[in-house]
Amino acid sequence: MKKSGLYKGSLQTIILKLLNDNGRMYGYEITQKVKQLSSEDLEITEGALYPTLHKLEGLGHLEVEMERVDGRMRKYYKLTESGEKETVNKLNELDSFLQTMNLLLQPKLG
Amino acid sequence: MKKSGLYKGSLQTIILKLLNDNGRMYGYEITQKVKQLSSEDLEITEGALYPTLHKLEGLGHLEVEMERVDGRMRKYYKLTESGEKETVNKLNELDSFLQTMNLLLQPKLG
DNA sequence: ACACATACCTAATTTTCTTAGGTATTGTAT
DNA sequence: ATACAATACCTAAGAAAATTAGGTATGTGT
Repeated sequence: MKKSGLYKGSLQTIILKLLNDNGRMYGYEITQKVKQLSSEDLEITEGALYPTLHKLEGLGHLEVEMERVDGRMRKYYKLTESGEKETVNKLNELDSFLQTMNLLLQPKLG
Repeated sequence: MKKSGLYKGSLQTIILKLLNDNGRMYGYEITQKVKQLSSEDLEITEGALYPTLHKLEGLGHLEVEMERVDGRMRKYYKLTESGEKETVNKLNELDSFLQTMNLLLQPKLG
């Protein structure tokens, strides 16, 4: 994703949340959306994105629809029911992570 | 550390911040402090901790002092000058990570 | 003709963590 | 006395998740 190192482990959460918000997206679209939403700060690499999409699909969290648009193939992904549950789980985990990091880094912050 | 996966990449930041706040700590003390500060939520494993301490030392960010206390050896670590700079860097990276995650997960949050 | 954006993909390597051990001393309960 | 927990250090094998560095192919602009 990006050099900061702290984005590790957050890719699944980001993907699930984007699909939850936008209903249906294809891989390349996700990379662009992340770039745009983060003000060019975060660029997820395709080497990380595609294997993660395949993994989430393998886990039954995503459904695929192939579609030909302007002569190019797109693989649209959307959340399954278990994917929606997983999204909630991941967002809760993120929330709990943020709280814990706050506890740890609060003393003498700065 | 913990199953959520989001802690990946944050261990160095946590260690540096604790040393920054407490001046001098030894490995086992760090594990206990993290446990205590996080209300037993986060337990960093020794298999992750010690290699990370050795790495930070190798990078010149930490200094070591051996000390015998109650018949047991302790390796006290403290920040070097470059370690203090690195602490600032890591905390800035974390801050920027949090901001980016906010941008990404804000839309339709819930 | 050439470069760039779109759109998908994988394989090798690296980083970081977990799991599962190992050594040794001290404190506590039976 | 013996055993077990806590203290205190450590490493090695493997897994997970990313980076790096490629590959294929079509469409668009110059």
